[in-house]
Amino acid sequence: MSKQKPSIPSGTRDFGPVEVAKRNYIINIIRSVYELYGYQPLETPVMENLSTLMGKYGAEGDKLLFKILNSGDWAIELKKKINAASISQYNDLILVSEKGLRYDLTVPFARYVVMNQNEITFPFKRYQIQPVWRADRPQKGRYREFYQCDADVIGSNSLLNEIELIQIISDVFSKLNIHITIKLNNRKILNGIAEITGMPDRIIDITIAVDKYDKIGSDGVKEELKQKGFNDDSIKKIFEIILMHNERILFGGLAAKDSSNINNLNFLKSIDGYANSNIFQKGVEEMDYIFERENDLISNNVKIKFDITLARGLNYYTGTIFEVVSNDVKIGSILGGGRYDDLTGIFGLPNMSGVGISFGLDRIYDVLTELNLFPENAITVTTVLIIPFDTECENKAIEYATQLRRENISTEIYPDLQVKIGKKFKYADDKNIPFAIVIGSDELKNNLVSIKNMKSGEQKQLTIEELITELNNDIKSYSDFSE
RNA sequence: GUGAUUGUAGCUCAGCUGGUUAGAGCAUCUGAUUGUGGUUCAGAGGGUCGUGGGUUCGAGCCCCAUCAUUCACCCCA
Repeated sequence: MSKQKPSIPSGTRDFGPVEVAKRNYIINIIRSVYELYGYQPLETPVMENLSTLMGKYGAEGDKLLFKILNSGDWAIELKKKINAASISQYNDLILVSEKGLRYDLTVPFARYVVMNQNEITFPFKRYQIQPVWRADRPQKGRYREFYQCDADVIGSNSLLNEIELIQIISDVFSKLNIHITIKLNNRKILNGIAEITGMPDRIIDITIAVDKYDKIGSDGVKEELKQKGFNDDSIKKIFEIILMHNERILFGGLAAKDSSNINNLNFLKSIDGYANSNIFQKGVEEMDYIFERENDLISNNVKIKFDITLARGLNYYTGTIFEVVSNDVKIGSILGGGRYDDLTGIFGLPNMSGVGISFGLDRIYDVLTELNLFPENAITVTTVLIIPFDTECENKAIEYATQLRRENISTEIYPDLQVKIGKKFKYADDKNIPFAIVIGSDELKNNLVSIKNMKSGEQKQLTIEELITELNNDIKSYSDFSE
């Protein structure tokens, strides 16, 4: 038997003690802000019925679902079908798999709402911080298992929810010290554009192409639309609106006042056909509501920008759409979200409007790492390691450890007496434990402990009471220093 | 699904046009130091060179296949 080299599936990661501590630092900030705004926690199973997941994320999304093989001997049924020559990848998938790993947290949330509609008091504000899975090819900033940190409110049409979500975004990234831009758009505006250019049913193709504006530029977008079968005339119409508008955003900085979000919205109102499209007007009105309040929403590390080329892939969005990018690190979006008017309709609960956002934990982690923004005290470690010399000292060590822990000083005892003293200190060193306490026969006799500061190497003898006082002071200065 | 890239020690990587016994740094272990780590010094262990074929007197190096990795596209957090 050959030794096998252990590995994990590509796109997945182990998180060591330090990484978990750092991830918890981010999660705790997000969770505390969510709770501050009255959102309540929810958790759902990692797997859902495929019938719940399929068809919710577009054709591409279905391909990216991780599917779970059925138990039992599905091969027999499959063989029958194959012999009957009636097998179809889509209709007979259920023979092989009827469960899948969740692809996001929004669809399971919608499923939960429908199943529990009689118990839930609306509007229902929930947050959910759990991993999701996508069978994508991994690459930079893209994993096959990653965490989303969602907050959604469902059962309310009010744009106040959008306002609060923007405040949440602003609060979280302020606490994390990341400089960001919140990009906002509204699907109704995009729908309006499709409508007044005479292609209301091609909205998805238009949005996907337009969404790439930042990446491939106007020529790229034109090329893509052409490949999707749009004629030159329609493309010209789309660009009259999108490009003219967008260039005001991109290049309109000459007169700062002119390129403000409000002014860009006003520009849309002047477009030919605006008066004829209700949905267009509705979209612009909604954006107006938000941008009239933008000054109250954001702190100084946050920019907010109306971006008509923002579309976002998920088809269920119908109103406001959000995306956040880091101003300092190129890693794609670190938050996404939007409003969906009918997410629960497909599960039999119509007319339930909701709006939500999702922080991308893993990418935020990468941004904080790249910018070196994790505070040192985000990583909790043992404060004291007690090193006893023999069985008698060990008993004393247990007693002292109990006292220290009662003082909320994180303490551990090195467990193996026979191990050489040098290795024990090395253990403290490797674990970054700032203080080591030695208890030998001398210390025991005089009722003292020897304490060593691992950073300075300084060592002295104290009573346990003196030690506690000293440690309480030292820990304070130690953590002050690290901030 | 498409296009590239890279697979050599636990990790990061050298390894010349194909030539004898495949190297370094870091990490690990032992000792100098049996009540003192982080520094220093001396030493040790650790490899069927991703896998399977082929070419050759001879392959880590060349060819084919295969698997895995990373990056980009599609799409997306």
